[in-house]
Amino acid sequence: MELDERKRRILSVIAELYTQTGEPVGSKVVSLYLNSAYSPATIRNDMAVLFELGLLEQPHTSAGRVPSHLGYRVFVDDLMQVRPVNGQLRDSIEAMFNIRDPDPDKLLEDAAKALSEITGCAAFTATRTPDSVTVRRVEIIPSGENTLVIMVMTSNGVIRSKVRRTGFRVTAEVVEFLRAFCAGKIAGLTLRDISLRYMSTITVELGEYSRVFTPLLAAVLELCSEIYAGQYYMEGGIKLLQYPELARNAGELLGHVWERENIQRLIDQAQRTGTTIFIGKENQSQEMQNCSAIVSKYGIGGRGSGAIGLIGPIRMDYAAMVAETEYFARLMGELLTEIYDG
Amino acid sequence: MELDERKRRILSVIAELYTQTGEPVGSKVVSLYLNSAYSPATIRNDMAVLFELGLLEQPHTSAGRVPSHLGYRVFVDDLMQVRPVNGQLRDSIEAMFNIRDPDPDKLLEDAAKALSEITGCAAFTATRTPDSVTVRRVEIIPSGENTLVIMVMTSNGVIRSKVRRTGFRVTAEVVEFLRAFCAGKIAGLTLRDISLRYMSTITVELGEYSRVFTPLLAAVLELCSEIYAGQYYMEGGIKLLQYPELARNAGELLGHVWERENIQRLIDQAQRTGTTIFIGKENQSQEMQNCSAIVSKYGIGGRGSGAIGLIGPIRMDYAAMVAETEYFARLMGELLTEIYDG
DNA sequence: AGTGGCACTCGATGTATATGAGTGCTAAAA
DNA sequence: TTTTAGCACTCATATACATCGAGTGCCACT
Repeated sequence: MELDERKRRILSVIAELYTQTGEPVGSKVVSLYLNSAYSPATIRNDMAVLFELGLLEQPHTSAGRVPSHLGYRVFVDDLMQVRPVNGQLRDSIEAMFNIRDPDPDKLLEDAAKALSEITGCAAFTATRTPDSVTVRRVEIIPSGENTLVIMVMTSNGVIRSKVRRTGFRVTAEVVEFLRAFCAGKIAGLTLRDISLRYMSTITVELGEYSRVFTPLLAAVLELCSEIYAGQYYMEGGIKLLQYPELARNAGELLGHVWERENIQRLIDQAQRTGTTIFIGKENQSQEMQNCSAIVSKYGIGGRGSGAIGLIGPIRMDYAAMVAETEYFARLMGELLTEIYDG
Repeated sequence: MELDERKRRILSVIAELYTQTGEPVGSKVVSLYLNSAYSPATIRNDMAVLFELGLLEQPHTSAGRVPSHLGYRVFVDDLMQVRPVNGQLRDSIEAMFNIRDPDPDKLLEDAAKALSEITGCAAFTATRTPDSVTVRRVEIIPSGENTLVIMVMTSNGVIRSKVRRTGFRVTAEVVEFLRAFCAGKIAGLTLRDISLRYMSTITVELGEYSRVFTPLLAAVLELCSEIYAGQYYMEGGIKLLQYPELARNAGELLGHVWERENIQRLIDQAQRTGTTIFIGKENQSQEMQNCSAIVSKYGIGGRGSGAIGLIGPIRMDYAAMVAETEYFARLMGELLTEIYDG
């Protein structure tokens, strides 16, 4: 970009002021903000150029200027400097979830809540299980006259269980049979392989027992599907209502944002690693044209990957938001790696 | 209430028309709606009386009349006739969740979603575990080098499990020790008794082992707390945004509605059995003054109780909503009883 | 008791005017 | 060549005022 230093500063100032106030920024304010190093007229000339370049927009003739999504893009890529997360913020994050001894079941949910709380935006966390992950073992554990615990352990160290009541009396033989059946037909397969279709085909082989065992195999399928899908949380969606520019179409926006698949698509569009920012119209989805999204990806010790991110108004404090999102991403990567490996 | 038949009909008509259109209702429309059986002037006189009684309100002098929350109360108690759920609706409910073979883990969530979908309101479901429920058994099941499944079974037939990694190698002795410890210190107690405080005191008795076992006992506590708290789902909160009269304070309302404790308070205020309706200002909470809530309670085969309900605009079709909520309540009672007893 | 008639109220709508923030452009200054 | 002062111009916003009409309240009449 062939912008001279002064135009760069002007664009910066407009982006920052507009982010703070939400009001279009006029040449006079910019001049004052630069300690009147240049007169409003000079600023105006530069603003006209920035406008020609499509970096600024004007809501109407007699109003100040506002950064276009392209202007924010330039600001984010070239002009802003990410502000590292300060100690005070670090403390309040630690207060929100216990970093030393995190509860693995709640970690992702708590992280989404905390990020949302800190940024004032909607925040999400998601983990993705690689296609290469296989079922290491299926445990069938009797736990009563007619109840079983079904447990699936995968090659990446994730374990999940479900309790199911059975229609029959649980005997050692039945348990052994089921165990062997799962060991033969399910263990070793990738989670991807274990589809409703596959389960149907192996159920057939059970012959006369298929009817009573079907609910149990369904539970196995559910467990595998849940692990394969990974975890997902979206928190603080209501926070978006406080931004007038989003409150207009709040219903559509929230409806869109609540659906995991929509956010998953967003995550998939982000770069493989690091942080990706989607500004306004850069978003594919119609509903998010007036939003920006920040997505940070992290690895979980080579055993999978996670993403954390937020959705807020285009007019957001990118310098702070990016730093906070990345801080969380690093934290989550470390904590999850420790949980799965340690 | 000393209303004559005509005034009763007029109030009914105003309630119905206002519910449909959202516009204040004038004497002329009411007259036409009653096939001009009475002239607008007559209607006006009656409306003036209803206004004096506080059953009608007028937004401003030159506008029609609107039922006050007291007016809706009279309408709901004395005038409306609940419309039974018709077959078509029944079919679409069955399409939403499989009534014949419901998934116990998802039943409450699905019911809330379905009720929300059908009514266009926010819908919630909750179950309450009676204080008398005790822990029948705590199972500790080894499932790997250093993983355990912890399972709690209660006297009302609820079973829940959690997987926990341990900091030590799982041996038969350790498992036996933990089993005995739980059998002695936890089994037989009511869920209410098993508090963080109680767990702390018994942890002390573990002496040198307390450090390694604490996370496991914490898991037991979590399981008991979760069972004691019962299940809770709130679905379709966004639907409230479509009602202009609610969209004003949407942020506050949604924030309030999403907190289980707020809705639990609402449920606790409802009658022990049957359906309770809270209209507008009848709601205790400030945030819900512009809402109405319908709460239906049902028993779960004597083993507990559940509630299902919805939150929507004051201007709602009570006759239909009450019928639908009660239909769901009956259905849930039957299904849950079957799941726990069958 | 019920109705027609009529004055009255008050929000909604429309028009005209003033205000002022901010721009674009030109000519002068640096 | 760059910067600035000056000034005409634009257009959203605010205010004032007139008009309109839906709907009421009340009185006199049937």
